[in-house]
Amino acid sequence: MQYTKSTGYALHALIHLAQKDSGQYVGIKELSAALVVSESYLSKIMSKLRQDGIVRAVTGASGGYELARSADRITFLDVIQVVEGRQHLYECFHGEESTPDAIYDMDSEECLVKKVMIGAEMHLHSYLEQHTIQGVLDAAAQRGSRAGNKKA
Amino acid sequence: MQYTKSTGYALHALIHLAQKDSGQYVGIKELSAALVVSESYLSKIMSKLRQDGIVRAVTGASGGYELARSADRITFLDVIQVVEGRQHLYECFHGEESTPDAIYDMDSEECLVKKVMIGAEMHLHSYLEQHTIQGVLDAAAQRGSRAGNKKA
DNA sequence: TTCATTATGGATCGTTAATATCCATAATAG
DNA sequence: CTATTATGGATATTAACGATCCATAATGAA
Repeated sequence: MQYTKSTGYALHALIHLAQKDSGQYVGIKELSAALVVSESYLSKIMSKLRQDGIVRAVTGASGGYELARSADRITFLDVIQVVEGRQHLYECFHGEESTPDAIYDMDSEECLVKKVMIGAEMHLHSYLEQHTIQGVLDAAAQRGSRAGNKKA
Repeated sequence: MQYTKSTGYALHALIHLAQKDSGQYVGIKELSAALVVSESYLSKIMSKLRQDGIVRAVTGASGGYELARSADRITFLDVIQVVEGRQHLYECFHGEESTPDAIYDMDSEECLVKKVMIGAEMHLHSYLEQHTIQGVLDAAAQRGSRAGNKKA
């Protein structure tokens, strides 16, 4: 039970983009160099982020990526759900979905173990929803301003 | 990012055991029949639970498993950590710890992303710690006594 | 237009984790 | 002694993850 590397790459790529001005496109070359990951692999992840409307992409010379909305409106949950998929923490009958969205209906005659797990999921999501890309930048700025111990 | 089937089996097996009296051993045959899973597979999971002191096992004729402590002191977190392992939700440097390159260390974002994830993990664990096997039994009893609105 | 640049999507491949089974062994009640 | 029952090792199968390559389309610039 661990988030994949892809989620880490996605978060860091977005943090990188968030440090640029709007309209300033960043190519996959710069991103992959910054994150120390291959262009081909990272481009798959960026493509997912684009399909989900988290970044915009422009092909062709001097093209690249930029955030599709401000960094304070991109939450950890947004990113995680795009990259990891929107599976539930626990499924009673692994492999098949019974109801589309009635999964959060606590009154249905569902497995009691699942009820506990749905609660866990909601707690987790609630936390991840409250943390944004901008939040990380703010924390970094705070850290940077503290007693000039910049370089490690 | 989903708990494995094994976790589901473990939780249901413990719920089954919790419904028996102390000193009443339950064999793998009964358990696997109740959960609709093979004996050989479930026995691996039970063995883990035993190694971690969650159940006791007695070999030989009329042997089997029983809870090693009361059901209200076996939390979801206990079970999950035994079956899933105690990995973190997120690792900065998945697997390896090298990459002294870390050029993108400009703001030490790596640790900041992890900091958010550690917070998420703590929230999740806090919730899972507060839910026990006994809690599920209690919920089941309540549901059973609500004679009437069984089906929505 | 032509060319270099850049993202996209399909196909593929190796590695690892999860799922699952079988068997030999050890322990124990009767 | 024998039937029963858990244990641990070995192994096979499947699915997910991590990663790469290539053909294609879109775009800015010469």
